Amino acid sequence: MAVRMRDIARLAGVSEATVSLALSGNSRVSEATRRRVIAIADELGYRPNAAARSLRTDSTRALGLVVSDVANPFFAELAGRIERIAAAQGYSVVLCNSDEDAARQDGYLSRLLAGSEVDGVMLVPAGGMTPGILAAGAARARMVLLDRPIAADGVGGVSEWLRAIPVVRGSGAAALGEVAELLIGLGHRRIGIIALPQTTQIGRERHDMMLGALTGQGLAASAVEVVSGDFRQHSGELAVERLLASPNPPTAYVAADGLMAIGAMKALRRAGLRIPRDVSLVGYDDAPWFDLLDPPLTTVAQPVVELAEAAMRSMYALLAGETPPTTALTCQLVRRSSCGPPPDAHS
Amino acid sequence: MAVRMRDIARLAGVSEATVSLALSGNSRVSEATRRRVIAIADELGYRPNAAARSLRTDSTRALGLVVSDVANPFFAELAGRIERIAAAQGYSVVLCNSDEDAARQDGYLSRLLAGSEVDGVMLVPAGGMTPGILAAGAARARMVLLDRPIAADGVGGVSEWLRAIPVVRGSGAAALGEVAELLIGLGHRRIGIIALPQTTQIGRERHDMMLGALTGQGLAASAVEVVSGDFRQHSGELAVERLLASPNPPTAYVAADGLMAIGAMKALRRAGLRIPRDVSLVGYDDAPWFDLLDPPLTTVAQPVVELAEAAMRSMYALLAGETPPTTALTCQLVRRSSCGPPPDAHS
DNA sequence: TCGGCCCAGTTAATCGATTGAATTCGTGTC
DNA sequence: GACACGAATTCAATCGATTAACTGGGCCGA
Repeated sequence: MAVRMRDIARLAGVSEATVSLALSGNSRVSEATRRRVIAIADELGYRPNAAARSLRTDSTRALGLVVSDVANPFFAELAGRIERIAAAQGYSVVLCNSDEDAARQDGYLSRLLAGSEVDGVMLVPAGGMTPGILAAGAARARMVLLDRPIAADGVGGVSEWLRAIPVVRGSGAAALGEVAELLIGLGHRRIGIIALPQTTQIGRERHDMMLGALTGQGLAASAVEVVSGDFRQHSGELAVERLLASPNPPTAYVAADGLMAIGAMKALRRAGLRIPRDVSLVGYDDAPWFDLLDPPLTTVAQPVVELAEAAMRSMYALLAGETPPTTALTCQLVRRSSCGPPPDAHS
Repeated sequence: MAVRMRDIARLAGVSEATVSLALSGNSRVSEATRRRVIAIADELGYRPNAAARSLRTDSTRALGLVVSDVANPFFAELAGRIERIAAAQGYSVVLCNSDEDAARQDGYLSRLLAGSEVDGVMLVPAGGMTPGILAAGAARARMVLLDRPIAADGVGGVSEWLRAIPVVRGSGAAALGEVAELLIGLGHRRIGIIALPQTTQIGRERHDMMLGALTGQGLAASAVEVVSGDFRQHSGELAVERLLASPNPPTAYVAADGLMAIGAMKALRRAGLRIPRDVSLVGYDDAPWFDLLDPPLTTVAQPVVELAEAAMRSMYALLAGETPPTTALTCQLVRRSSCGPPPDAHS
């Protein structure tokens, strides 16, 4: 079917070994032979058989990317950036959607790593520690965690390598501080948080950060209401409905994720509330069209390009046998017009 | 490193061949042996080595997906859907971003197919016929075209297999007819089209459809101004700027692509025009957040889920040696509020 | 009792590229 | 003239799973 090394060897009048050596630039072949071999190879349009090469060299030049959902604009952009960087180095990217489901995630990990489909995996962990991650770690798989760290609690002897897994993520502390300052400065005293699942490390962390920022500005913790969603748009809608149902609903809402922010916006609008006149809203993540929303959404933007670069840098380091550090890149608060003073301030 | 068949064989006290047979459910092994082998296999967490299996069976259980950009919401959703369907059948998806660049696309095709990295490719062609597609066809690669057909002009003897390549796409004719009816019904008499590159078959086609729909409603062809973009948001902005610069700018705009519609919206707003009061805008493709835009965007929505399903159905048929037909799924006009009467109708 | 047959399993070749060890050949040296 | 040496190339084993062809043994019928 396809062109094999044997065909080139035959045409060039040399052995397969020589062809291989020539193509790989090994100095054991003469310059003349190399040139002849290469000429024939690309005249025939030779492409090495990926499976054979992988089998022999135990390296696939492919990387796995497990995200919770590529349709989430944040992960879509991240995936695109990562693919481009990987392609530039000759790596393929195998895309996987875990749908925030730990079992599916583990299935992918096992398929990709245990079956040696890829040389390494970049994982957006769905939830905390799972058997699959544990197994991958035990097998000393090359893995970098994206966007979310995972807690090491309860897992005994593994913590050493767990700590060695590089994490690449945005750090929202500063931006979240600005959010608190902004909202409290505008006069909001009851704030609703549409949080991530509190079963995840990132969920608890972002929640604590937010709460810390608000109380740090002098707000009582009791003035903050929290409802957790699950990263999906619909859960953002539900969360807002729950918050609105409280006897004294918040006047400002902060979503911990881009899609949930969209959902929150939908629910608020459906409830007849106008943003920012009646309520204020702050989102997370950013997209080119966020400023075309009604109203343009104030949001905590993650540095996606840098995140992708850092992730690939870590991956390369891992492949080179190094132990890359964890990376946290600071997020920026993008001020648009979805925040204003609370309605009581009008009256 | 990983568990190999040999390890299972040793523990089970049988040959590797028996293990392979047992695991594949071949009837040449006794029920008792099969059970023992399977038990040991999953106790050890055995995963077949993908490279070895591919090499031997000449099938990778992986599919290539070449899109122009996953960050485009339409392709992101398509990619996600496709991945999910593929995963359910045990197929991996290798993601590639061509960036609408024919050379990059051909590079991917060659890598994926000639190197037998994948069993088949689903391609959103960037432009028309290219050497890479030609080569893939000559090598009788399994390929399905997504979203866009390619013209067969100028390519001699290849047209037979070219015609046999299944294309899975949305058909916007009916919806575009409704768009024409809507805009002309509202009173618009000067319409701007933000078209796709006219070098692509899909670009010319969508353009002709749009123009045909408008003239079919009695509009003079001279009343329609066309500026081509390149699928990207920025080109949508430029196109609108160009159209606005004309002595008598259109009162309604139709974008042939989702991202360009976003760009158009930005440019219109930047020009101080309000939608739909001053100008009307119709987009292409849809996303969950299109109705949160300011104003909610009227658009021609492609049936993404069905597109993904049809694409995978075609791929499976191809893998089974069949010759699936081309599929065209009808798009729906989603009426929201970005269209209104032209401003002259006010005065 | 012997040949044929089937069942359960094994042997060994194979897929295509890589690479350490072996080989060939020409040249230089004593 | 024998030998060592290095450069260029070839040999052959290897990666792990699959499968056609073969083997051994139990059973049946003649």
